[in-house]
Amino acid sequence: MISQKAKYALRALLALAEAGVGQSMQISDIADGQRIPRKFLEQILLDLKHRGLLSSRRGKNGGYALLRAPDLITVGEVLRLIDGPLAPLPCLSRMAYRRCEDCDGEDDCRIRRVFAEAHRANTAVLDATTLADMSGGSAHHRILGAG
Amino acid sequence: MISQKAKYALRALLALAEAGVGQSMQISDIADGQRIPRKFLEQILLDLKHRGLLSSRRGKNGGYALLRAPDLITVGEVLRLIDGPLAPLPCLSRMAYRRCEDCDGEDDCRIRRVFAEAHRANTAVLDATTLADMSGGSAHHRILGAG
DNA sequence: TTATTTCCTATTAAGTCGGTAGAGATTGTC
DNA sequence: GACAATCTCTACCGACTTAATAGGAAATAA
Repeated sequence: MISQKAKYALRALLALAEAGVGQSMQISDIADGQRIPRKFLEQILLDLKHRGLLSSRRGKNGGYALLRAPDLITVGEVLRLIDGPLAPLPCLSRMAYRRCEDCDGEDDCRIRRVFAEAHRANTAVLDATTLADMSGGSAHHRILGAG
Repeated sequence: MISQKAKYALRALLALAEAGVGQSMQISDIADGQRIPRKFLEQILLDLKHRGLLSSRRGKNGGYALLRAPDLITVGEVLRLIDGPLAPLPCLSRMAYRRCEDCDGEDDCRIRRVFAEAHRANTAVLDATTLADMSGGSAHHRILGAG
């Protein structure tokens, strides 16, 4: 299961994407519109800003805006920012690789193989689907053919 | 990430699969051979027994054995037994379906769509790969073509 | 009767999840 | 300059999960 936080992040980013790339929205507007707890959303947006996805302005007429076009932000990227690695095993993660401790016996890599393939299939979808794709209505894609 | 418990379960089941369908192994043998904490493995095997995957005998010469042939036990099944639903969203789960609370706004299903496709790709692999496939060396499959 | 082995329940320490609280910093307006 | 609006930051909270550990009860074989 993806976290509630990641769902909120995607909903908020979709709202910002539909507002337009330069256009800013305030936390409260997004929170109200998407029915997301306001203070919780504050943390999420701040995080997304620190990670380079959003810009912000303080004070009156402040708000957040996308720094990149919606077709350049993938679901996979957002998920990794918020929830951490997508990989089912540390030894398959590109963002948090760790050698498998358990696997020095020969059976270790039998487990790795199946999860490597599942992971590849999973991220092929998530990394190919952008905010623009989600908004647009078709399930995806930048890269893949028809679903 | 899949849980440590699920990794232990898969390793234990692979050990039992290689012992043979009728053949039993004792907790200690599996624990030693796979370097799994013994008392933890007890819980896991007991759980797998209660869920119908294993049979057991107590007392001297006791042990656990597979109730089904290794080519009839999929990775997906084991994962669901140990870790619970594989679905990224409750509204996509076959074993723990719940309507999405957040999704009554129209954007709700934009999120669902992309995760539905990722989930399908993921489980296509996990539900097609059996213990026998894992043992055998090829990544999979009963159903799919070549990897 | 005794040793062996599975069965079952409770407990624990550490971490995660989802959220709340409140004060501080910055900006626009009067 | 005062003031209100808004983002920024840190701390905190209760409930839950994870990965074990502990210890005794029940069953079986010799």
